[in-house]
Amino acid sequence: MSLRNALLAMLTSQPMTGYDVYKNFQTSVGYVWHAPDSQIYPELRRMEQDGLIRGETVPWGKRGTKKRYSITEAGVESFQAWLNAPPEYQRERDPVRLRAAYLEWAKPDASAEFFRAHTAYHAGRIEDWEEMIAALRDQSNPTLAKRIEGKSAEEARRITAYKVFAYEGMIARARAEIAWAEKGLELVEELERRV
Amino acid sequence: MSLRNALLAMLTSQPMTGYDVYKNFQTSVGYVWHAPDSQIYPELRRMEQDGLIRGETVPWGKRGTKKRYSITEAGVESFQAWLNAPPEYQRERDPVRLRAAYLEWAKPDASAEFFRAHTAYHAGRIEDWEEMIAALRDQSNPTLAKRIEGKSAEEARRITAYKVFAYEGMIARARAEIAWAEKGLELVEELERRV
DNA sequence: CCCAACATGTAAGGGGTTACATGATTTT
DNA sequence: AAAATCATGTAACCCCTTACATGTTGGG
Repeated sequence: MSLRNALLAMLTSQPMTGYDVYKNFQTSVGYVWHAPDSQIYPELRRMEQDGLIRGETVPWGKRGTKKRYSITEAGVESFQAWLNAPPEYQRERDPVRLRAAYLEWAKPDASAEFFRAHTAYHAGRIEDWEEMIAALRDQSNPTLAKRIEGKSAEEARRITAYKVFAYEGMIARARAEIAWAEKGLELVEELERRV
Repeated sequence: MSLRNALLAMLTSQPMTGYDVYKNFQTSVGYVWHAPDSQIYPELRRMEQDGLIRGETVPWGKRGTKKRYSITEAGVESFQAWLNAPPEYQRERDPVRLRAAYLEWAKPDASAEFFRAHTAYHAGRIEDWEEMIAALRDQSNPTLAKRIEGKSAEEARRITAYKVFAYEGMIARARAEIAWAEKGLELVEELERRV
């Protein structure tokens, strides 16, 4: 049900078309919850049926139309209910650790490459999130700008702080991954040393 | 395809029935890759069809039979191919960070409780993994014992080291989560303070 | 003899991926 | 006039969850 809540989260900022949601996903929520368009459009329709959002058909150019969705009161309640409920955790399913546990079967070079790739991957993600944090801090992120429009400075600070904090969590996790991968590289070098 | 590789990993230790695999999952690989029996039995059948494992029907008591699976050469190759290939990363999908990013919509008490639950959850997992590491180190883990049977001390050390290292990675991640959740609690207290 | 453990399934449904598909509008 | 962007889908497939279902064996 997190997709649904990610969509509700987007729509608490402002009314949007499915396409807007899809685009905005890539530059905001998408950094914590990815969704492809093939998932977004059908889900929005289901959410409308369930009364969480309301769609209005608005003209687009001369002949075209598009559907703009707004969150309903029921939608806000549902979103808040999710936020207020105790968190649920999925069973562990960690392909990286699964691999690491059986590296005695891998080629030494592949093991080393695996840890290097792991570091590179997470370093890349950290860059993305740091950019995101910068854009939140200076309010150049359009979704956030819309969100805090007309709010008090105090409110704006509070709203921004949680988003920044979420990305800081991603970064902290990524740093832990990199530290682990670096130790992994040392371990491979120690264990697979050809004498 | 990680389920398949988790099953292959189990079967590199020794031949097993589906039930053995299921049981062992809970005390070894299951800590990094969970799978229910309803997934294991059908997957083993598919793997046999694909020639990765071979099943032999063995008697069980007076009338019963059971099927014991052994990994084939093709199975070992497939497992190693997976280990030697560059890692693939899934798109981000992080319900915890998604929630954290929108805590301005939650009740302050629920936000605090959320971070406390997060800490408690990960503290519990750390305990499990630490027990697991202890069992690996003193070789009281039966799957590992079987795995290193007849191997040189050097080989045994290498095999054990990777498994310990994998669990250390889980623990490192969990510690990062706890540190983050503790900061989250402070943030909630700061932002939601009633004056 | 009963119960725990051993043994093995089916079936419906949810969520996600990948690929395929189409058309209108705005920008260059 | 072409290209990029806006707009919205469908369909097959894979993986996983949850619930239901059944029978055997070994130990107390």
